[in-house]
Amino acid sequence: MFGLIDCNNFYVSCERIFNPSLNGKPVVVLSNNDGCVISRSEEAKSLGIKMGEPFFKLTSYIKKSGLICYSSNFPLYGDISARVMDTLRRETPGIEIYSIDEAFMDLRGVCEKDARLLGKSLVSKIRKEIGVPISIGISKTKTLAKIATKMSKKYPATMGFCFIIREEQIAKVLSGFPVEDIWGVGRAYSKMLNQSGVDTAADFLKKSDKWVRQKMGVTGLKCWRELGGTPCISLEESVPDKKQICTSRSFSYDIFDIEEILKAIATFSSYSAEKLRRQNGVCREAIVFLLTNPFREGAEHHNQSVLVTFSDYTDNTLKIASNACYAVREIFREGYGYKKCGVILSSIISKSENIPSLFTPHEELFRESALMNVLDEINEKYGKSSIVTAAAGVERIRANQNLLSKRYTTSWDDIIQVIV
DNA sequence: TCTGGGGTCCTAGGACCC
DNA sequence: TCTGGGGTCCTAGGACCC
Repeated sequence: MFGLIDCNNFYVSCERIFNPSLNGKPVVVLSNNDGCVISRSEEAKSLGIKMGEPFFKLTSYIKKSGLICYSSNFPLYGDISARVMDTLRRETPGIEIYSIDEAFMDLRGVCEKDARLLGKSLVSKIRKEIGVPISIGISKTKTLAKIATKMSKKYPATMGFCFIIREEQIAKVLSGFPVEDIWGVGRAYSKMLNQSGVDTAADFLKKSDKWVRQKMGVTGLKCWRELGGTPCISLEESVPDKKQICTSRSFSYDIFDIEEILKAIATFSSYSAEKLRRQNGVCREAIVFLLTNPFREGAEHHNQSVLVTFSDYTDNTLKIASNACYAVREIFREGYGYKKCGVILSSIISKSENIPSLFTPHEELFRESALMNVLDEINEKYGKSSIVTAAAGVERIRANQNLLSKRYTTSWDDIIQVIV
């Protein structure tokens, strides 16, 4: 058996922990730059607000229905997530952290009765101790556990916990479960499936394995088998190292000045390099990209990326940033208003696998790595971006974050305010 | 005026090898 | 005029996830 724990309306729930007056009210959390909706309370969902709805379309809800909007406060959400995951780790045989608000549970060798008890107790424990409402689903495979979780959200009578294990139970649930809601079936496949007369998970299961393989490849086949009760997607308890590391942002306004782009790219290079060092990796390639605003009609667009290859594998912020900035000069075009840019590190291997080039002086490598250690230590101790490259500049890139909640868990000033 | 950020896996096709 | 068979590796693009 596998379990799935999913925090309900996670970002909104985090905001509510420290501001209970938000309970019972329509609340949404917005993406970076207050661009669009990325989390909604139940009340906001009932108003008809969609996931991904742009902020500027919400004004009537704010006026008429008292909708409350928050800028995203990721340090807060990350902190609450860590608390939830710690509790799960303590209380369960094993978990795989799947995303900031979801974790799979390893229930191999656990009997039905114990699984039931565990599910129920976790829902109340996390609610009580951390203040986050969660939903749990347990079934024979990860894909079925996902479906069970959705059922527990759909039916309040389940009290946040849904256990589907017997054949006839599973069959009944699948016959009413829309194919587009299956984990692994996205927009493209649901369109294709609908056109082939497949509307529910049960319809999908009626198709032959050959048909599924041919139309949806091996990933589709795995999904199909999982629905049939055969586990194909295993539980991964340790987090695999990233094969690509990306840092990118949209700007709150169009940027025409290359100097501003260079600052952003230098900053994103540093963030990416920090993430790389955190997993003890080194990379050989970086992709730098620039995009104009795709929503701006009439204007000419320019979207380009460029691949930079380093002479040696590296984790050095300064090398990565200077190469990335050099690349920007290659692709930047005067007269275009850029809306977004980013740096992706790829060809990543672990530092221990790396054999430095014969021609790189050992001493230089040693000094480089000592420098990076100091950089990371200072930023760890005094806060992100306490020390930056000169190329990144001292002013932060302007982002719209006008509706930010306090940093209740990470800033002393804000914590003291709450206490007062 | 205003539309997120960060990833993964699979496949087809081209380049290249003997 | 005629031009094999069996591989590997890499890349771009498409699909998906939260």
